[in-house]
Amino acid sequence: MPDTIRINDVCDFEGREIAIEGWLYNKRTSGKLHFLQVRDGSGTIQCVVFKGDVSPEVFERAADIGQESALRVVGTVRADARSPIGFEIGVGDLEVVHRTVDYPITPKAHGTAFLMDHRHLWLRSSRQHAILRVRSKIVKACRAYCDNNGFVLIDAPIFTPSSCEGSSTLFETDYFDEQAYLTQSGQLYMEAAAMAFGKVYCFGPTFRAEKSKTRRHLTEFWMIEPEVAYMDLAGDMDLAEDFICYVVQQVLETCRPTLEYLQRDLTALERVQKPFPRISYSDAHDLLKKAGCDHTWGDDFGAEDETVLGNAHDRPVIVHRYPAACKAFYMKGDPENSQQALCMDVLAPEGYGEIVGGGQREDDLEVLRRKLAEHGLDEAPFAWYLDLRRYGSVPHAGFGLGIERTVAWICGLPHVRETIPFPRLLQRLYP
RNA sequence: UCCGGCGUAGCUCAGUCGGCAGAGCGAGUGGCUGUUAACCACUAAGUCGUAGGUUCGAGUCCUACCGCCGGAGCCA
Repeated sequence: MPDTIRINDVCDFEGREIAIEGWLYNKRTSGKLHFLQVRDGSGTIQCVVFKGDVSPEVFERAADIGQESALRVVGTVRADARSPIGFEIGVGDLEVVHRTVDYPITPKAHGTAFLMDHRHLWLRSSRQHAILRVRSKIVKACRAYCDNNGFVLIDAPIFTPSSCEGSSTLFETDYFDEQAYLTQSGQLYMEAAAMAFGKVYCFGPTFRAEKSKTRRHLTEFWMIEPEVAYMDLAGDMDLAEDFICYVVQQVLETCRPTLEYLQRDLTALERVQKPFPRISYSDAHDLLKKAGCDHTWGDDFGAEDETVLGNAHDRPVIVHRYPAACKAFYMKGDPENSQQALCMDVLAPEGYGEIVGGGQREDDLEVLRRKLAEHGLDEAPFAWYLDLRRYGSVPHAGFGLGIERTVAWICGLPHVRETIPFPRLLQRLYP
């Protein structure tokens, strides 16, 4: 019985008899030949069944199988210049593990709605395969950056008793006799952890019940959120910049052929180098006015505004010191201008918009209590959070990076729905 | 929630001025020893989103509703 190998290792087995276990991606026949395109998750290879090489039963079996039939192929690896990967398999035997009939996703064009309804099968298509492999590498790089720089992974809870963002965007759930919500951010818990470990991060899903129907929004998305004690806004911007450069560099090192398959412009990614331009909110406002945008000082930036700001630079741009009024209660006020918060967003280039939001947190107990009141929030659920300002409060800062927007940007995709295996959208809970 | 677009074969779509329901792909059958989303021939496949209306006659015109897509608003 020959060894079973993975298709991406096939170059090490030239001239040898091997087996592969996979699925039929496509098939062409030509009289006494069947060309089976077989994928096994690691790659795709053409398996050639020649009538003269196999038993009549095997030849008939090969004729009878449909797309996505599960197969065990035994054959000999041979080099062939006509193959895109340089090798093909001359089939000696073929076992049909499962015979598939009428696979819905045929090799021709399909619409988005149909593909999303068949997301569980769409994952097998080469483009989706490529995107999710890049996602996997991006997540690995995010974790590696933190792990290599002294951060401790601290998992934040998913059930939370209170909001840290706007209460209108919370998913409510019944928690025995209490009301609970699905987390919008692990940040408040990371602040507690940063006071215990100094440098921490969490990585997990977050939930926002926003009725947003855009190419940038999911109701369930993944964030990585570092938080560091004794760090100020400047340090936070340095951290975000270093973090993003590392992630992009890792992806360029490990996913270059995959990105090329996705037809990503790699020169745009190669320009992602320190330092990123840093502009204040007020400067960004002036830039928008000069570009002819209708932006009012004090308002947050819209999607179009973010695109204009991003397109004005050839790499991610950091916008800092937004008006305090349009930011969350925990943002520390700028001592030099009480109207501004010590916060920052990183906007990705090429119209991908905000991928990072963060800043320095308010560390004074009385100021924080006042801000809670100003935001109309009840103090009781935040009692534990206020404790952090009673016992060894220090300046601290952090940020959250949205994984899906980062994947969309790095892969050059038009919509975040393809960046996550099973997207949750305003109108989609299945599959 | 608002604005715009689209719902016709399993999929992607065409369907003119209101007059017999169409193509490609996929599926099935047959052919071909080198195909690369193979090709050639033939076959089967339809509640034209739903309900109502106008008309001799509606896929086509009108009204309402449903669903989807895009955008806006919203949104660290």
